[in-house]
Amino acid sequence: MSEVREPIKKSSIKKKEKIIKKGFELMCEKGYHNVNSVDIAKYSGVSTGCIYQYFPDKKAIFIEGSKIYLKDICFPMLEVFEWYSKNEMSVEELVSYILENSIQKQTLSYKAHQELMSMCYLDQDVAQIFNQNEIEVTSKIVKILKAKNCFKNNSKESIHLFIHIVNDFIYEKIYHKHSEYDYNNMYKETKKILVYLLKKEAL
Amino acid sequence: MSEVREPIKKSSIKKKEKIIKKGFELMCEKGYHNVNSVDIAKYSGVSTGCIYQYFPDKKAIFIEGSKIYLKDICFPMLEVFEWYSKNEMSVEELVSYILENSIQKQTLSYKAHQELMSMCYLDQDVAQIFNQNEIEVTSKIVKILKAKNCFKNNSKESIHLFIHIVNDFIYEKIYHKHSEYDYNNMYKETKKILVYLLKKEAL
Amino acid sequence: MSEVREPIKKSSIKKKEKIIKKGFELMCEKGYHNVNSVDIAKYSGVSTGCIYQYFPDKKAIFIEGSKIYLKDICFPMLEVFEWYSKNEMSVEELVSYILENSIQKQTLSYKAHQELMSMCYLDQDVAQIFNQNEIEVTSKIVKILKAKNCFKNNSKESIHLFIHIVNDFIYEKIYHKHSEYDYNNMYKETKKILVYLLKKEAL
Amino acid sequence: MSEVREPIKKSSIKKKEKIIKKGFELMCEKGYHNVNSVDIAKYSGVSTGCIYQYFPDKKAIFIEGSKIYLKDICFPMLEVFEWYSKNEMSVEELVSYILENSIQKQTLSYKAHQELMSMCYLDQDVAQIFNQNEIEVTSKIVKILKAKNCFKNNSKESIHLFIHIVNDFIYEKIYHKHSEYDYNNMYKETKKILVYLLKKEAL
DNA sequence: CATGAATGAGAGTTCATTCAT
DNA sequence: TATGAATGAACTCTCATTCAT
Repeated sequence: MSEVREPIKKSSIKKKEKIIKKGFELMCEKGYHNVNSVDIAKYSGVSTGCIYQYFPDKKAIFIEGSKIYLKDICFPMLEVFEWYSKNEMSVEELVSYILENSIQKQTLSYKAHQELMSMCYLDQDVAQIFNQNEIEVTSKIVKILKAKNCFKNNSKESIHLFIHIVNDFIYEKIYHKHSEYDYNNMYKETKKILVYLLKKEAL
Repeated sequence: MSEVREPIKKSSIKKKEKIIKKGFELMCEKGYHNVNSVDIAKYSGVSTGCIYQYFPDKKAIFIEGSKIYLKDICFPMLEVFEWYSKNEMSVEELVSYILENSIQKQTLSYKAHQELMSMCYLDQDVAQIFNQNEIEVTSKIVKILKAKNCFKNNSKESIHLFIHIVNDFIYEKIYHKHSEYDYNNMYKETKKILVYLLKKEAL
Repeated sequence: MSEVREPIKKSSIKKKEKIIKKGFELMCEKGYHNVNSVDIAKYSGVSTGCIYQYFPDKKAIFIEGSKIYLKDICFPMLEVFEWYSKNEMSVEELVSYILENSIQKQTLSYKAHQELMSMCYLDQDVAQIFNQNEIEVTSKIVKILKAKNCFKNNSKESIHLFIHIVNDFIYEKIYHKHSEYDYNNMYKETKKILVYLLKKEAL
Repeated sequence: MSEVREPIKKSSIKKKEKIIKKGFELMCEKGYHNVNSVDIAKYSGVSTGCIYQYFPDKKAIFIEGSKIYLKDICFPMLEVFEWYSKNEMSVEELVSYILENSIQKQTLSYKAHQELMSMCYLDQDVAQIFNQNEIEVTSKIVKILKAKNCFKNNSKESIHLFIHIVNDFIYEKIYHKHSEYDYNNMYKETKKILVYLLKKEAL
């Protein structure tokens, strides 16, 4: 395996970033397994050789892409929590904001989301990033809630549940996986549980 | 593409079934992309050519396998609901049984589960089967609960949430994805929400 | 192909020499085909571009290296002959010295020797250098022996045989190619023939 | 690495043999490093995939080729020894026959010989075959001479020297490596030494 | 019906050389 | 002069599928 260089010059840094951005985009769009290194190079406007100067292999591009976009993409709820910590706001409002904001901020295409999730199951390294990211987001939320000093019973485990229920709802809603469901009802039910998970009070 | 025959003779039917069983097993174990058709043929005890008499392509074997094993594998909770419908049992007991039974009945290896989930995101046809299966299971559960005539507010959407929360807990627990979590606590929290989802009563 | 410059400045001459020394060393150690120009540049402490200012291609570095090191490396026997020409010494002693000195002076690693020999067969230019070198060494030895004026029948052809038999013994002995052989016996036999080749007297 | 099959059917055996024959021929002609698997496939009249059914990699073809042709090519002297063992013949005649027969039987082109020798230095596996072959030929010759019961002092080591001196002469002569040499004289000198090595009598 | 040898396009990756800075 | 990032053709090897036997 040839040496991987870390770009120093401004133009090189931009080049590396372009490969990540464009490469990740293409892999998400067409599917990781349906895109080859020549495609990525062409789409990124660089040569195939250039790719292997900054990345040890094709997967590394996908992983870098996942890392960068994971925060923006998968857990936009964190910023709502942060905003919540600094403002007066009921838990009900918080939950509504999270659900609505998450849906709005969802920039990944259906294919991109599917590809990301697939890789997450297929590849240990990608899975690791997802798990790590969840741990970080969970910890931060717990900390925010603790600082706010109103709900004493928050636990990592509740927040884990919270995050998964939010994500499940979002992807159901956005990608409309089951046409049989009444999404208004699902919204109502989901919200109740989410509120409970934060307040730990009778629903 | 050559014509695919539907087996009529008993021996042929058995052959097709063997290919599905063994092929699916191997693909789950080694990974769909790491198993080739020659491997499947060998492992199934047939010739490579034989495979293409019963299946249009490699993916079809995986799909057939998914269909057959999905019920046994992913939603063993259905049988608990069925048992519940015929016996005296509290909702708390029901939920406990579901969680414990699901964990016990989980026969898929970690690799197999990952592979199945990955394909579900990767491939429209596999996704379709998953979604279809969920709809069916959901409907059956709703019907069972309605028949039992105790909880009026059950909805497909609640059951969807129910199923997803159960699965999430099981896979977290079995495959121990996040070492930071306290699974006893997670169990407690999960159970409360599941009970609520069925009873729709204050937690 | 870009123009190759001949260095004039002292520092440039040193740079060229460094590339030959270090590049040849590296190619011998790792193998000509397993070393790339970036490796050579790094190992020599110059830039890749710099290499192509002094050498038309990668092979040229190997050839220059071969030329410089061939005398020191492959035929240390010449200096023994020269020493012999100026001192009282029997032919038996001469041959013993040659064999022992050659083994001692053998500085090339096994890999380096293999690489050098391989290139000699692989590449006309390298072969040419080897052949040229042999001719020169042979001529010098013949001249020395003629000057000594004791053995009238020495011929280039005898000396060719002499050199090849010496080399064969040395490489057999040093790199121990055939574990089945008794090297003491081989030494005895080899020595007898070498003595004959110089004296042309009954063994 | 995919499984390598051993051909059973007659046509398949022929196919494998054709790949060895044609592939080895091509690699010798154009050079091992200048021929790729697609070239070999085309030249052998098979598909690239077919090659990898019978050989684990490109090198294996070269090795098989070397094995098969080594006896015919490098040591035709063995058959002269065998013939000698069954007939009345002087040692001088034997040596003459060996030298002349070896030159006649030399079917490898210059390039092929160079390529073979190069690989022998470049690759451990090829070297192993050469060494093994020499051991076998040496042992057989020693056995033949012992059976003939006339020369008591023959040793593996003498025969090793014998073989190398023969080969050196042949390749000097055939490929005319050094235009400065008088090959008649070289023939005379070589013959004397070879005769001595067998008879161990005063030259 | 069954076989399994054959196919060949396509995969990821390397590296000698160039040339803008 | 010196640099080292960029090039892109070429490499070995794989595998879903076909089809002559």
